[in-house]
Amino acid sequence: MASQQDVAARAHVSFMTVSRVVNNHPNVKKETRERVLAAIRELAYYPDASARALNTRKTENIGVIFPRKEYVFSRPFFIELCIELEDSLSRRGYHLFLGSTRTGDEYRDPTRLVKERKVDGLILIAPAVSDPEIERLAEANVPFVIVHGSSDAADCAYVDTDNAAGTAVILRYLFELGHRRIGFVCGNMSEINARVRYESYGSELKVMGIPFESDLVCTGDWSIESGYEAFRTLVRREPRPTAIVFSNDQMALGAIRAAYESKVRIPEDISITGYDDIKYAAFTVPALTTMRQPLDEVASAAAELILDRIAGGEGARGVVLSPELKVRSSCRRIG
Amino acid sequence: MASQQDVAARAHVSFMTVSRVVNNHPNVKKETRERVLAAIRELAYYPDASARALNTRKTENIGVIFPRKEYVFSRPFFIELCIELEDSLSRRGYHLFLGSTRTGDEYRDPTRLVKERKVDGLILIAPAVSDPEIERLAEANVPFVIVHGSSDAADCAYVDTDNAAGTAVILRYLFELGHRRIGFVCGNMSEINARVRYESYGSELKVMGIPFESDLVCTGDWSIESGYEAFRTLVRREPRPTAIVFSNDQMALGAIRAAYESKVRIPEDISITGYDDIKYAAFTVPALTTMRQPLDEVASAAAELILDRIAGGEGARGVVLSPELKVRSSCRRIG
DNA sequence: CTGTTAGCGCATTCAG
DNA sequence: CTGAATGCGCTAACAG
Repeated sequence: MASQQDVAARAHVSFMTVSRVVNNHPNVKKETRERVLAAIRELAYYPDASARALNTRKTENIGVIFPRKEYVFSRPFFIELCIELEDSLSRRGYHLFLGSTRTGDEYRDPTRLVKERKVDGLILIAPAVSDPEIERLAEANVPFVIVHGSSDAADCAYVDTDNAAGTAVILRYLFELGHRRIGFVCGNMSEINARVRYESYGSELKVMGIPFESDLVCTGDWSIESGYEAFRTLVRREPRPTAIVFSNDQMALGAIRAAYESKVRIPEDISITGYDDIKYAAFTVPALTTMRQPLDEVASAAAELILDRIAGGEGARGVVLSPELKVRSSCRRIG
Repeated sequence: MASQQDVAARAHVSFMTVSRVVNNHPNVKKETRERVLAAIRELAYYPDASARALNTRKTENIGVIFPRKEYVFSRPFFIELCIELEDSLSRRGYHLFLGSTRTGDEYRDPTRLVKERKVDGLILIAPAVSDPEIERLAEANVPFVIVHGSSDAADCAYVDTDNAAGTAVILRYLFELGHRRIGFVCGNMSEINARVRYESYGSELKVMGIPFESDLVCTGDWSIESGYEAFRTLVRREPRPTAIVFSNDQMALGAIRAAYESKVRIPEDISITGYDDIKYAAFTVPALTTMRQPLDEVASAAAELILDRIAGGEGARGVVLSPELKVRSSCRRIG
């Protein structure tokens, strides 16, 4: 493995000049630069990231932190987001660390990742609202941004879509289709998004003049299984709801299965909606009406925010993007 | 940010002793150790990963390389695998770098990740058979292991499940159900797994005494869309196949949608099978009969292999695990 | 435009 | 059991 010294010797310059060439400093004579470049190529020289990081105190790595592992399986949406993040960040020369939290496991402590200088900053995906981790990060002055969530500890950078508006759009869509008895299935209520969607359900009901009935609400955990169970519960209510709003697509997927088993037809007997517009939503039978979240925009906004934070910037605190209703075939007009 | 020096001063020892404590060296008097530990806690000292890596030439990072980005969306299976890998490796104190390849992009060159010493080794997920990258890695003497695939350049470490056997099991299952006219949908043929499954289809047909008909074979690319198209093509063949074997679950998902649209019933009119047993396979309508791949075992085998390779070991070259048939409701007995 | 002198924070010798 | 010297490969600040 060649070092700057080796390159310097071969090019008959000091290693400082090599460093300048590598870092694209302007002050290098053109022909010297070319001589160095040639030596670099001949020796297959690659700068050592650790040595550089030791000096600059920048690793050019970003940590992406997921909720706990089991959770990830229920939420392909977040994985898709993660891939987009990798794409955005890699374009700017950054690499991604993947981490999921495992409570009580020191090795998974995200703060540690920063303190040990393995990463320059953190992107937290859908953390729990009251996650103590977040406050610790803020106190430790660690650059971080939250994607799909926010914290009680007020002022942290975040990127999200407008969940309240999105949920309201769905409800109004159902309302216009003639639905007046609308069930709701929450996600994991430790997450802000789950809460916001639920609250929006309540307030939009009020706007539409529909009384709230706690019997029409179930709490899931975003998983297919929980959607399956929730559907079975809600479909037995008397009188039966004419529509059910699921807080994400996965749960709606479970509902489709449950409906089939109990010989309830969607949308003939009951309408359902999802949220997220995962890749598969367009292929279910019936195809799922859902809210599309602009993954790529969320990712590139998050990328910009974290980079700004790392650079010490105090730019935008939060970015809120708009979801978009995708009407497919899981709802029908009634009454 | 406290350094070893600061800790040393506070504990009234040399920084060398601090280093020993941090690295759990045996030769430290118990009470000295405790004094140092106390100082570490009081100063919130964390060892600097870059500095350590510079010395030891070990980063304790592993790079996980995906096929190109768009691809990942079609294959949730690999994501699930990635999560398991993170789990396995993090238990051993390693962190994961996430990378997907983007051809021609220097910043995404996996080799570079190693040469710059950002990672100690690489795990390649389902690379193309003739990926020139692999040969370069081998030549550069980079520790790496391939998961779900292998290379023409013979001797590299790999972990996979027995795809030939798995496919044979499916075919035989269908045969015993009475099927004699069985279609096949390939995955992306640049991958070894796609090829092996296809070849196994051919040879198993022969074993069962069924003539091969190229009309009954379609080539997809693992995606839902390609499965959708393949189904539409195969279902029009005369006489129509009584069963279609899909090389992965995603494509079978597309088929379910296509069947619905063309009013062909599964399994009454035609039987289908998938491969992988993704989380969702149990919830489709009808639930999908498929081959389960033991993700967690694959992941921990890969973790062990790469760690062995990094340590300079020459242990097992390859690990082949057994898939398992999951019979659900997408096939029926005929004839 | 180029080279020299310092250290980044730590671990690896080798002495005591 | 502990400490002192040395260098990992690189960049920053200053000279020339």
